[in-house]
Amino acid sequence: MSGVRVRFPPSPSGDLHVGNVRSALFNYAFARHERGAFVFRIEDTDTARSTEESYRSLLADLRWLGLDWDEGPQVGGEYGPYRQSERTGLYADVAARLRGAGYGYDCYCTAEEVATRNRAAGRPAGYDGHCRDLTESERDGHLAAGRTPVLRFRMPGERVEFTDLVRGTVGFDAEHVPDYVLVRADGSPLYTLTNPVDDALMRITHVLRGEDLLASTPRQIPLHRALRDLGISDAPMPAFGHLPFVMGEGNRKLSKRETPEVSLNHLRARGYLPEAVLNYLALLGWSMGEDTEIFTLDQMCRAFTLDRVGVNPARFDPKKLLAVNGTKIRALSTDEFADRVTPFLIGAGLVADPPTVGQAELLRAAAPLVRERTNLLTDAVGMLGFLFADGDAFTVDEAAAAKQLTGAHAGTVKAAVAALEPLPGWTADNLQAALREALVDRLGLKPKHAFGPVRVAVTGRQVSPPLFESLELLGRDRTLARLRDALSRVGE
RNA sequence: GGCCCCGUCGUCUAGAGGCCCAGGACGCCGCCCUCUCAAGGCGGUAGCGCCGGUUCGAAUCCGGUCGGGGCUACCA
Repeated sequence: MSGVRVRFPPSPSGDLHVGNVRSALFNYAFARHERGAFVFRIEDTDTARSTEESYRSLLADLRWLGLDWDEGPQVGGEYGPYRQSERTGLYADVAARLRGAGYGYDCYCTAEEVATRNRAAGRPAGYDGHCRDLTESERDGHLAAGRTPVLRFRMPGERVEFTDLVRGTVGFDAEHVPDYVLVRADGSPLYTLTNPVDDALMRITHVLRGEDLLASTPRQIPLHRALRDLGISDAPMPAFGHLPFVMGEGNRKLSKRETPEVSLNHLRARGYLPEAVLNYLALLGWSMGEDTEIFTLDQMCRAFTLDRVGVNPARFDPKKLLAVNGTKIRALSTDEFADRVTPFLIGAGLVADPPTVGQAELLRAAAPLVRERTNLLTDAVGMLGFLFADGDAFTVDEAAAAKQLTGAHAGTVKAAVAALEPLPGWTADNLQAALREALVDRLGLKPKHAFGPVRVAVTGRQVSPPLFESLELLGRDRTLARLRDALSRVGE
């Protein structure tokens, strides 16, 4: 293992969206490429927003994606605990030392007071340093008034420059980075404190995160220095790299309302493959070069370097994700495909949990036929339903019947029954020959019109796997039974 | 408003001064295949935001401009 250490530090509020996943993926790929460590940390200092439920789904999501972490919840590590809510004592200690050394100071101002002063002075927003050097009597006055202070970081008053791993040199002048709050008035630590402290304590070497945090970097660098100065950390300053945004449609923020596909839960439920989600997301802000767009996680890790990370924001495109998903599904082996579809069939109540031996065999036999026409695993459920739904569970779609099973189709269905009843070998080839002969040659129907009614009668839908193979899989008895049922429907 | 980041087909991108009258992918359109739907094959549509400069030569370098985004919380 090299010395590279990166982290993915989500806060457990709401479910993971594609933007988070993309950040996790890049960190993961970088760690693997560098043979470093991928640290998973939970930033749940905002108790009002953090929930246990979303903490658990965070773990499940990362597991589902296959982004295994080297350190973090459930696996431990030498820098734990990895849940910030379990590190509060540590933050209190760091805060006290920062205050003691003058790197932090108590601030009694309310947001309104600061805003009022800035407005009066014609200054832009941001803290004005009012409490930086309070006299003892001023402090006593605030205390007497019942105010409790926040802990504010004392910025060093000099320009901060750093070399961003993806953007190059970025600099901020001191007057644009005001002193900021580290600890709330109630004593609880803020992200502004816990994030840099943990990066230092966990010896993170590369901070790869969203572009929205670019502006907070000049605040974190002096804090890192203070931590080192006080001997709280002896870790080198991490390198920072800011990944381009993943935007929603119309260049607006990602919105689950507008585009449900941005939610990982939704993607999983709809039948997207984790490897497809990852592959697609890799394309947002990174490219393998040449013209390769489809690759495995492993291939990505081998090829992943920061110099190929782009700088401009990317729009999330559900259509392309779907196309990648289809490509990945078609690349699955028959058995893998069957395995992936099974949970959806169980969920739909079409097969037992676990499937019976017969169901499993039928599924495997049908898999190659269905896999070819599936872009979403949930599509497959619709196409496979007729094979597993027996008796009353099998229904004919009314809209399909209205088009293909009316009185006008009586002759077609009747001829089909007559042709299939005496058929000796129930194979796709024989079935095709018999139906063509009876419907196309004898009745003079166009193939399209000849087979449509049969398809609807037997599969219940207008869209199905290839007809003759479907009939073979369904078997003689069930096929004929359904055709006879259709007979009564068309009025025979 | 201030500060910061960004600007190649509708979208994601390749492109690191001549290999580019810009390549790939998704989408879209057409054709082929065809029992439905897909898949597949073939073809097509469409882009270097704009203006200056540097250079023999710029998508590539520089400046400006316009446009988009982020930050400006006792959220993360």
